[in-house]
Amino acid sequence: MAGEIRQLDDRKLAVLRAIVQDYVGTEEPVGSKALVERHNLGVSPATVRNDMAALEEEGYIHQPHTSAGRIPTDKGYRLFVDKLAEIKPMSAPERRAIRHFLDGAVDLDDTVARTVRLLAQLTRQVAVVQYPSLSRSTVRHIELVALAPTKVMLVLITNTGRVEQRMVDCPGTVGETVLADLRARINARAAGQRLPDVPGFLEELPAMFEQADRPTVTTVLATLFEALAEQNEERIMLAGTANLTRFGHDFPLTIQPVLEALEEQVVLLRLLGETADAGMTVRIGREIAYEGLNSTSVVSVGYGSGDESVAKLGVIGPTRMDYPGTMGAVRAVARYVGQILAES
Amino acid sequence: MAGEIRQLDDRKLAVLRAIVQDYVGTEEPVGSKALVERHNLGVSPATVRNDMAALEEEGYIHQPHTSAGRIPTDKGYRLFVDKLAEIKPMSAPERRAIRHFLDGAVDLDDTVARTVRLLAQLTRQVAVVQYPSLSRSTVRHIELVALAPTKVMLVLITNTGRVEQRMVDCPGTVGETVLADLRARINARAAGQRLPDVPGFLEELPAMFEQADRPTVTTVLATLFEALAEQNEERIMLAGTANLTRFGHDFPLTIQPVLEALEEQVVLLRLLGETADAGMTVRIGREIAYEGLNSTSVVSVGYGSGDESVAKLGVIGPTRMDYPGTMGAVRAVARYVGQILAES
DNA sequence: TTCTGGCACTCGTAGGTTCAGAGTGCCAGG
DNA sequence: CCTGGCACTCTGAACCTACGAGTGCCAGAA
Repeated sequence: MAGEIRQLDDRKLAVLRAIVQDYVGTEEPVGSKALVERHNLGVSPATVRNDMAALEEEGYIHQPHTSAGRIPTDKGYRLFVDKLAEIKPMSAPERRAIRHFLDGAVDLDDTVARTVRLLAQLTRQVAVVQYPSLSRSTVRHIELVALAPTKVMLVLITNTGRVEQRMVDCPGTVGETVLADLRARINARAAGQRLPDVPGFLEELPAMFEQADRPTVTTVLATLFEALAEQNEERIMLAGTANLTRFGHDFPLTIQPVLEALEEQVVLLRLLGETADAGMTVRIGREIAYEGLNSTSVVSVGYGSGDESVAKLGVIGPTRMDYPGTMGAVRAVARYVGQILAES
Repeated sequence: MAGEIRQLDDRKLAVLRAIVQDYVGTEEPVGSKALVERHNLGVSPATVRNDMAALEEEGYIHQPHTSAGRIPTDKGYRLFVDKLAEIKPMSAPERRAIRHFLDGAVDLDDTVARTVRLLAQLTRQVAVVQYPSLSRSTVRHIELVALAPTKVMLVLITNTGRVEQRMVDCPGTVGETVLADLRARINARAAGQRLPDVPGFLEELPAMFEQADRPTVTTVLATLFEALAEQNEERIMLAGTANLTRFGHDFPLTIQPVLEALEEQVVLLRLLGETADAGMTVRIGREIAYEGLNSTSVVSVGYGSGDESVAKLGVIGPTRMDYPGTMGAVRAVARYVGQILAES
């Protein structure tokens, strides 16, 4: 890869950068003459044409037809993102607006809802936000409530404000004292622990109860472990699908597979799941495993209440998107959500 | 209105019906000749043409251009739905499939999710399902959990399986015995009551506690009342947006306002809210108050765990939709969801 | 009175043709 | 190594034409 890039001198890279910028702006293939006019490259169109030929040779740009302008390829965008572009920071007023908008949230649902709408609006693309995941969260409190003689409701509250609840059908009648005892012992051991670690701390619990109560205890614990492990319950919120209409000219074809993909939570979860734990992840066109999204790009990043990322959020747009601006918006929003979560 | 209809004899109505059916099938303006061929009306094209002229005069159909076929107007669809069409019952295998699909649900979220997906798939349109609303539900249980000396978590469980939770910041330290007492008294009075009626049963509660505990009691009750009254918390689930691509030929124009409308929960809630309490509601084109949905039709119906409707569900599609089939699917799905809710 | 066959007419669409302009590749000279 | 010039290519817009589906109307039949 270093070899390939060495073959491209600075001017060629500048040409590629200019092509990407222009194409993102105009959505039309960009020719040598227009390039020289808009960016002061200090060389003639003919020179630029030579550079373009080289860039095409290397697979960074591509011509829809002979004698039309050039369009960046996925590989071209990749190079642009990796080497030629800088994340564009949000302006102070924008940052203030983000902060202000997110501050109004009243609970976790609201926070996520606001985040996803904000992100869609800022980027004018489709925004996706994953709820703070259970596996990265810690236990704030576990509650057991007797609803009927043999029915117990189990409520799990995490440090991110998420609440999961399960019904437990017990094998026999459950005494209130046993329940209180169990509740106290569970919380004493589990509070503050990360969810996946909790079962380890509760192993010896059944042994601490009377023989008669053990079936109940193990049943409750089984349900709890199930809730702790439940990865399927990962939830996602979506906004900005209306922005899909700005996607391309050849309509139903481009947009339909994307809409279908967006309906599949599984796909979205996997998409976000592939985000690197630290730093921003940008996947471009064919780099995306899911076929329906092959003509889109995904910009995603983790966010969390502390330093650690507890969930991911991101944006899905056409490969021809304003990468620096989108990345700036995604990063800024992720930061502020993190702060909000840490405060609450 | 009766007067207008009287002017249309049976054959004219048959012609209108045929036009609607053909247009829904082909999506293309339908002419007199094709009509006579496909439906055996027993008259010649010329006669049909005369009838069509009359129907157009009355505003039931309309010509895109001179010398193209006819297209039903909103008014035409309205007459079709009201007088000319019958709800098409689902076939036995279809009913079995619905039943089977919905039976697999594990909780309320899952039930709603399955319902909306099923509806979208059956009708090949956009489906909308409202969560069982709080105001129509009854209290199953109310739980109070001390999380910290001055922090109490309040959990409200309804008969429809819905769980709402709130944090309460109390003015002073809350004793465990007081909390247990309060919990017991609240449940004794509220269990089984409809949510809006609950405050009435709890009025004299503060007076039953020691002077010192009253601020805590009133604070908790205030939060509870708030949760009970929360109409904003109406939630909605959506599916089948990919079906929008089958809407019309002139693409971004038709689809964009619809996508925008679908993102506005408020719009959707109002849309469903306007559904009649009993029976199916069909709104066609301009009959819909919201501008972005002016070229769509909405078929909606209430569903509930007993005889009573606790929420609404429906389908949004192009005015040119298969009304009998859509209405049949919507009705069937609503019935089965109702049964599922009643069982759980 | 109501339906029918015939006929002239309208008009949108599909297909073909032309033309201008944008863009290219290449080459010879600075 | 860059540049201006030049011949070439090809798309897209504009225009035209012919076709055919569909209509409205009218005179005659039932």
